[in-house]
Amino acid sequence: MPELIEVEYYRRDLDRLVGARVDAAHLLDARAVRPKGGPSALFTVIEGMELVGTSRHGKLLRANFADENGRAVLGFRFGMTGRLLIDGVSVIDQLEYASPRNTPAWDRFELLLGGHHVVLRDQRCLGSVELDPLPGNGVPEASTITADELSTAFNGRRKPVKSALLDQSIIAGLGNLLADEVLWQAGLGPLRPVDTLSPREIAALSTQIVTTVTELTARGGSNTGDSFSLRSYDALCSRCSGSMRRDVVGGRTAWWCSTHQA
DNA sequence: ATTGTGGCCTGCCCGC
DNA sequence: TGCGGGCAGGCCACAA
Repeated sequence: MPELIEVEYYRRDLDRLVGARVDAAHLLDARAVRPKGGPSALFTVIEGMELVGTSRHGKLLRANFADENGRAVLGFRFGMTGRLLIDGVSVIDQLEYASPRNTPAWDRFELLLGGHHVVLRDQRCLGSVELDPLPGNGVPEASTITADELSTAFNGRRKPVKSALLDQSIIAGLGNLLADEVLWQAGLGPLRPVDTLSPREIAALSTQIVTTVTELTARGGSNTGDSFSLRSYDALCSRCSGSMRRDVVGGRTAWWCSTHQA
């Protein structure tokens, strides 16, 4: 479940290679290119270019390349089972919901970069690489979102708050585990329509998003939240002893406390 | 316009 | 022992 936290770990790892030049870029699995069906030869344009920096917006990792003749951006999306390997090593050893097996057969894209080997390894091929992805300007980033930004993002919408938090066109970076953790911490039920949230609740929610992302980044991943162990009918809420409830919201499994989340 | 649904992809685990 | 069904969720195409 790479959510923005895991993607940020990948970005920091790749950032070590800033200054290196691309010897070759190979699409190893045609399904991994985005937009779907795009030509695999596209990636040869970065060959010879230098990695001049990295950045991240939500779950999108951007590798910025340049040479005398121009610039190009290589975008990585990791889906839920995607890893970034550098010289065979991933900064995340065990990915929640991914198979513990780990085989080169799942390598979808590779970059030979200044003598290093950078690979997108993705069991289920839900991730992708994209040349010059859209910047995504205007979508607030979860790790830094303010009350005003969240309020604007929710404006004119009525969908359940969990569904809104998962919607990458509304707020960038949260996945299923982070969204459940944020709502559990904030005491908000996932089914609450966003147009029923008071300004005060929205402000508290924005603060909670930043706090949760910051804290779990320090702890080590999206699966280190206080509510993670409560994703079961056997569990009782560790805050109020309420019973845990499971619903499908926004097409995803929501685990939440039937007592303190309202 | 927004919101909801189903499908894609693969491997694991359960019950029969 | 094998097999089918359910599940995991990020993202997209499509329907309402």
